[in-house]
Amino acid sequence: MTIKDIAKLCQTSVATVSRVINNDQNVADSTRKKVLAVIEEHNFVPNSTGRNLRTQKSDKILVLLPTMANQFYSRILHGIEAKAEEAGINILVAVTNLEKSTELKYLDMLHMKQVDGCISFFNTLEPEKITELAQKFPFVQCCEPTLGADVSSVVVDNRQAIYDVCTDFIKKGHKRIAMISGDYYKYSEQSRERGYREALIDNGLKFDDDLVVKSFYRYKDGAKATKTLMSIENPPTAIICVSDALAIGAVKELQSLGKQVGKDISVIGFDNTSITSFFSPTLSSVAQPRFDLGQEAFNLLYDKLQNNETPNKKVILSHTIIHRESTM
Amino acid sequence: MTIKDIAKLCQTSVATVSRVINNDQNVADSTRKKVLAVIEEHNFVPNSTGRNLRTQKSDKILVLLPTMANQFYSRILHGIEAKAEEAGINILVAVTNLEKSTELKYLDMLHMKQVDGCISFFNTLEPEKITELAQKFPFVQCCEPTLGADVSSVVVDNRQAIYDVCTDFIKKGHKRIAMISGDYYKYSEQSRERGYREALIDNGLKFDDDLVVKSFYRYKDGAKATKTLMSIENPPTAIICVSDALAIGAVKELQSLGKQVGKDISVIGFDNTSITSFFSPTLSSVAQPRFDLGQEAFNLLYDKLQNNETPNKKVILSHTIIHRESTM
DNA sequence: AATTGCATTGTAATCGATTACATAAACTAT
DNA sequence: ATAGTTTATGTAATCGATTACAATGCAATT
Repeated sequence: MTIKDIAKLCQTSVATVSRVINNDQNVADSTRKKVLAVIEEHNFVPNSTGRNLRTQKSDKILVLLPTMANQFYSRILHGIEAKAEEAGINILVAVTNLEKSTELKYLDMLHMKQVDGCISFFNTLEPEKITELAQKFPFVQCCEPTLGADVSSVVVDNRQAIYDVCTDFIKKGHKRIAMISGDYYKYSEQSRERGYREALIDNGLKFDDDLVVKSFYRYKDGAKATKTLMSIENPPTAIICVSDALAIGAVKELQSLGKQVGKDISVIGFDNTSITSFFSPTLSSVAQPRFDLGQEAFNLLYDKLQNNETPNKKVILSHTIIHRESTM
Repeated sequence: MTIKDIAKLCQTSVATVSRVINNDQNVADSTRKKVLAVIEEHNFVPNSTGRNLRTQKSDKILVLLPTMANQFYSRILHGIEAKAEEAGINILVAVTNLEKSTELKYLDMLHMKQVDGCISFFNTLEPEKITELAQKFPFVQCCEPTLGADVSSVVVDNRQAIYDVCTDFIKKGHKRIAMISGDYYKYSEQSRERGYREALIDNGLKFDDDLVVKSFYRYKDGAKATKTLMSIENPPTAIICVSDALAIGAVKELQSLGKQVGKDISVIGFDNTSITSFFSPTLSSVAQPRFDLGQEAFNLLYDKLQNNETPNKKVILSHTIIHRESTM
């Protein structure tokens, strides 16, 4: 069932049918009614491959995620969805699993005009490549911008967040503060580590290599990292984790070492995923305004969709530090 | 940059370029080399909108999820990805948020030939509509088949799983066993409730309406449902939850009521998501073979992609009941 | 009655690929 | 040398839409 068939059934031309579909005003009311009736009757949906080819757009955007195994993205996606809905734009999600080849495969959808733009949550591509991509296509990075790339992005001030967390720990009397970071998300990890280090130094403490562990992002990785941290000569009394999952792993390990988290030792996570209030002890965390991040990312992208010459913007949204039992 | 431009640069016809791209053997080696060189030099990627229009296929499939806020789907997706990769098929994910209009919007991608098939994890559509859809397009339901629809699907035996869980509780001496179920996922909820009810009856216990609460699927919903359950005259000594999130909410609520979970009262979840071993107490759960579910779903779909006349299959994979501290 | 203007509608080109068919060139067999 | 094959390439139709432009019919104006 194509537009041709509909035209035949209506005894009119494809042009007229197309006009009706696209709500062109130059169609007689009587004709419009007839055509709409036939379309309705046959449940006709115009083939968007044909349409895309002709119009060179798809009314779709790609959301590129590093993984689905993280609650974190779900709420951001809602933010994107909310705005995209208003704009009549559909969202397709693809998962890279942190693999460059997969990333490239899906980014090709931009070249192929299968999507009109992309909001990406992680890229392995070099800064120059990202700059180039963003020049050619509407492209926005969310949460994890590529350092040195000229591209629109929206983030929270990761450095400041951890700087504040760490300073707060120091104020509370902690002298040995550890950090469980990662080795995958360059931007966020580096800025958080920098915040950590600067807070130490600004408050007259020494930065100790042994207190920073690089880890993957699962619960068990947090546990393992904590085991390492607690086995050193002068173990930490506070642990800053770059994700809630790591923090949960950390708490679990500490508990099995007989520590009382929140009393003997403090632990804080990042992202404030919903588990934080249901875990025991409840978990302190740095909250990102996830819904807003999504909305803002879409806004940035939408500007580019209207006109890709729109200058790039770097938007920073504010975070909140939420203290719960694990840092009492 | 289109195939035409490449042809011009090579001083050959578009047909020849197309042949090279599609690895047709009827091309002289010298020509092939020349064309490949130009393609390489210009980083040419054939526009797949044009290609799709002509070939009427996309080498893409749609994975339709009800939500991203559930770890559960992530591992299944890996199973799908593993097989799809082998087959050279790309995966696009769309999230319905349980909304029918959104579901329909994305299913239209099948009509529009933007994807060649779909693996769906949730449908609100009526059985007849699903049957019709599955007749027209390669379509597979995973975990949550539509009751009464003629369609390929892969699931675990939800009824049996809960039947076993419940029977086990009874054997351990529990007389008041509650269930926190939901009101969204018809198939799984109904079969699990049936398993629960049948186990009670087969073991000479009475089914008590007050012991079944319908709930949404977040942590806090589990807590709320538990509050209700514990406030009735003769409260339960065991709670079966249809998801791990509900179980976590339940445990949290029980703890705040001063109960020792695993001792005073038993709680079991469903899906065996990774948090189960990191929660305190560790959570018992019914494990589904998630990776295999994904792989099998893809296999079923792939058969249909080859030939959509392939008869529908209903595949049942086996579950495992994992006991941890919460049921000790 | 002729001219003009406007509202509708149709014709055909176009988007970027694939592919059936035609054709030309080169090679083989007699 | 000739007819028949094989190989390589090109021409043009096609997929399903949109849209510039042309054409038509009708009413209003002169």
